[in-house]
Amino acid sequence: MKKDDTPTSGSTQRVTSHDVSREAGVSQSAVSRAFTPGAHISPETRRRVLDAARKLGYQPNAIARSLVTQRSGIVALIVGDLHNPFYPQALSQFAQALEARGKRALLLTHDARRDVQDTLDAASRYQIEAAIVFPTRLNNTPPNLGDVARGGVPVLLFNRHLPGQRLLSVACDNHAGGQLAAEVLLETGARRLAFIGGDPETSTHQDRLHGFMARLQQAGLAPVAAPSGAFQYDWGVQATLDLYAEGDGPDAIFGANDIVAIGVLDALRQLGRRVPQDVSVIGFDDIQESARLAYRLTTIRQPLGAMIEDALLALEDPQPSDEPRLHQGELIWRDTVRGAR
Amino acid sequence: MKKDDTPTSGSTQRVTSHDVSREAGVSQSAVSRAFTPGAHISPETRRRVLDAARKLGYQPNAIARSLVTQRSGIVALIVGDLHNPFYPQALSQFAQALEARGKRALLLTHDARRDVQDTLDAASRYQIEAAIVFPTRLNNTPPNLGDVARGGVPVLLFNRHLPGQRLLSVACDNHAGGQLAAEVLLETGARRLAFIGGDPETSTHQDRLHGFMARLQQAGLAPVAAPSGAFQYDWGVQATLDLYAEGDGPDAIFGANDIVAIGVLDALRQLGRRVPQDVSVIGFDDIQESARLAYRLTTIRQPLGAMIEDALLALEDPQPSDEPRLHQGELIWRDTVRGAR
DNA sequence: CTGAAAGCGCTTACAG
DNA sequence: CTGAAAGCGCTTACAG
Repeated sequence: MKKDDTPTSGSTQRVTSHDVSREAGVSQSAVSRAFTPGAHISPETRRRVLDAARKLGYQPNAIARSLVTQRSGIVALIVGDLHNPFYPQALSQFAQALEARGKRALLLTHDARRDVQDTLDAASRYQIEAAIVFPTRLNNTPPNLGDVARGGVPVLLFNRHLPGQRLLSVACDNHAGGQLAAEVLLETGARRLAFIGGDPETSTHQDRLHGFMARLQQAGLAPVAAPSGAFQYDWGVQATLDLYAEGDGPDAIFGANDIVAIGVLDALRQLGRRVPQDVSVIGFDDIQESARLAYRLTTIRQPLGAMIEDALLALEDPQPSDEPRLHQGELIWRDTVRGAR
Repeated sequence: MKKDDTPTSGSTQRVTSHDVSREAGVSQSAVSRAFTPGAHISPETRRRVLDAARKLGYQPNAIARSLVTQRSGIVALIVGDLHNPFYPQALSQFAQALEARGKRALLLTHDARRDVQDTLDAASRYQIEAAIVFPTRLNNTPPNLGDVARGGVPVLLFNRHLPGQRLLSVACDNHAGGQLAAEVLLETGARRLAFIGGDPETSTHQDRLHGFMARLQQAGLAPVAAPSGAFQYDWGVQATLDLYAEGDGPDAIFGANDIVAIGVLDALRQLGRRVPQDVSVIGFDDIQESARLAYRLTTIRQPLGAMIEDALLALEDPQPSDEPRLHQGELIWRDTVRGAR
């Protein structure tokens, strides 16, 4: 019965402001004004427009509006792979925070084989107002990233910074966090401390490591080991197994992030080492998994909400700087460090 | 030195096709053609345009293009909260698959207190070509959801269906999955089986439960318990604790999804019940966490990649139907069901 | 193959 | 407060 050339078949004409103006008996300008907050329009006209709009199911065309206002209201969120659950969480919170400001999030993926610049170019075609890049496994941030900022679109690196580039970046104070981890471990009696790193090319890895080492040095100590690999579970497991393959092994381990630390915990369990009696473990991030009864990981929480608010604030009046905007992590005591208060 | 009214200060004029045409000494139409695959343009002209474009850093304005072609290339991805790690994974894979097709993903969040319709309206302003809704904790999908489909924009529910509504939906065959779970448990000797559900309002919960019950009935059995709650870890823990508070408790548990099943596992560990010797546990989804050494959860994997491809295929020629497009889950044997092959 | 021109659906001075 | 008109940056018939 229903043939494909009936008007019902999806080809419904979009309703425009002209249709509404005709219905309401006003000019097209008037319907535009009715949908523009703060525009000069009488309550009566406004009501008539809104009624007509509702009747016709009219929604203003944001694309057309963007073209004339030169403001798309779109912010690009550029993500790598989402294996670290810390990022999806940040992602959805960003999207929400953006919506609260009347903006929209365009989600773009970036795979490590390609240049971020390509992704940014693709995004810039949509006249994005800003780009936020999540650096999951993103090592090869190209040296010309700053060009985009010069092109008028501010770029913000979330949770990573690129030394020597004038870019916006918001991050946790990873150096201080590394020190804090060392502090906690030292204070609870550890003497043979190890750091199990993530991707050594990243600032997160480096800063946490350096902070950790600095604090150890104050105590006249050096880490018994500090292997690096990737911010991944399997790596945490493997590195731990290797660490205890010979000799006593460390009596405390700082995992570069929670995913790694959880790998550490699972490896220790497999090895029959008790946590925290035989070895203390501390992580970084405070992802959901860390609170599971099977882990109860003591960790340093990144203040995600504050970091996101600050990122959006920074984007409003972009002042690229060599220095990232830093936020202090918060120690979350759970059960993997001995002598917890 | 650098004062704020210098031309460098962010106010860089966007470069348009007119600028490029001037630079290349051709018409504006020509530059448009140079960027339109398949357009009639001589290689020579094309090269000159592309050179000029590169020199000026030109990127075609996708917003303007959308306005005239009536195709935005934008697909809305509507997500609830992202607590279940199954969804972020789906999200990033969708974004990638969309990009492979030259489309872009607009990320919108939806909180349970508001009407999905509002979110869809907001999205429709961006002239989206389709909307994919992820039903995390989305119970109150309104009865008028189909209206959007009538408005010309196809809406697809991912991993959930709404009985009685003519909508697109792609889901795992949860009924068959529930049967499979029962089958596995029965075959490995379980006799006192329990189902720990998720949100009882959802089709995922209901279908898995019904499939499970149907298979038990074939064996002349009924579940010893089938409480429902939420697709959350804490609920899995609590429900399990309650289940063993008195009497023998079940010798096998089917968790409505992996997050719940992981809660079950942690609760059993706390209770001192051995898995799988004392009780078998099986989940649904196969999220990353399930493969951790601490869990090694036997589960039914949703064929995410195939489901995503199928969703995108369905959207190309939308044929709303009462029936969801179903995909079979795959049993992943790990260590939480006794007598694993 | 190429260019001039109309038009996509809005916003926003400009007059009234 | 209101309407007519120009214009945002493109694509795409239409002639040549």
